Amino acid sequence: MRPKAYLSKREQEIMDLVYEMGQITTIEAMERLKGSPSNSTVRTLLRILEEKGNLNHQEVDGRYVYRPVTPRVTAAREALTSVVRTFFQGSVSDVVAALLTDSDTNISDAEIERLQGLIDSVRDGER
Amino acid sequence: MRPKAYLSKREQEIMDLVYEMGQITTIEAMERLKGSPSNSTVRTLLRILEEKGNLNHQEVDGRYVYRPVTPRVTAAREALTSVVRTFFQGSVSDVVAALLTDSDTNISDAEIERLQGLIDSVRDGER
DNA sequence: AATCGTGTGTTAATATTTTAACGAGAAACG
DNA sequence: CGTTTCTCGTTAAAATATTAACACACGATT
Repeated sequence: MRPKAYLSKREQEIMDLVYEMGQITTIEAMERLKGSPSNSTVRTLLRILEEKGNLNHQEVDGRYVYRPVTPRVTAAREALTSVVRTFFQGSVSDVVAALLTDSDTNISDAEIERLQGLIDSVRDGER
Repeated sequence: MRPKAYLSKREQEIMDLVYEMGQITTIEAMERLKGSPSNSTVRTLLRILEEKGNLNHQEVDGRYVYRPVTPRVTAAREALTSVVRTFFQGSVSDVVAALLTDSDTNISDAEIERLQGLIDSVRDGER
């Protein structure tokens, strides 16, 4: 079964956690979800997400460890594309501008060099 | 009342449309929402979003035109920050790499120059 | 002025989501 | 060994989201 695209709020919240952490256990999810839901509640949600095809689990030391079915890279591309379309009318440079302008983001020298390299390779590739 | 952060699926769907289009009428929303909901249904949703503080409306030619309460720029920054954290572990250069690598994205010469300018100004600004 | 078309407000049924109580099995502990 | 303590599976109540029927207002039309 392929993963469902539209998820409920709680489901979305959990998937975000899973992608952020790479994998998740019931207890980890429980601790991070808002409103401190019960252990039982969280397990139900994880199982539902597995039924919907978004997660699968593996038993490790008697506990279930859940992982996303859709690889992070794929999900990342989809999420990013969606944000670019919805909020930036598809303009890549607007997005980069927002990223670099945001006062919260701290960019190291190494990162700047990497960005420069990326731009150079696009330049080279295009002509 | 300040806008709610976590919205239901339908509400999220509508907010995305609103940000994509800048503003929206009942009929426009109706036409674009999946599953062709009734006019009545869409109006109810818009009203709920207004009650929750996410939208407000203005009457134009006898029709309600809904606009987001949170300005697009603000919502954009929030959405972007969220994606960067969730899927890219906060790495700005990873995000830019994803943007530039994606085969779908077509980047003009002007865009490249703009990106170059952005990088230069970060360089200058930081030392 | 009666009627029609197009908009809204109100209200309520239905569907889905969210929550968690309860029970069962396995390992850890005394 | 019984008991405590984890885990998970099952089930169902409660809350919320989703949908749309119905009624009313207003301007245009005949």
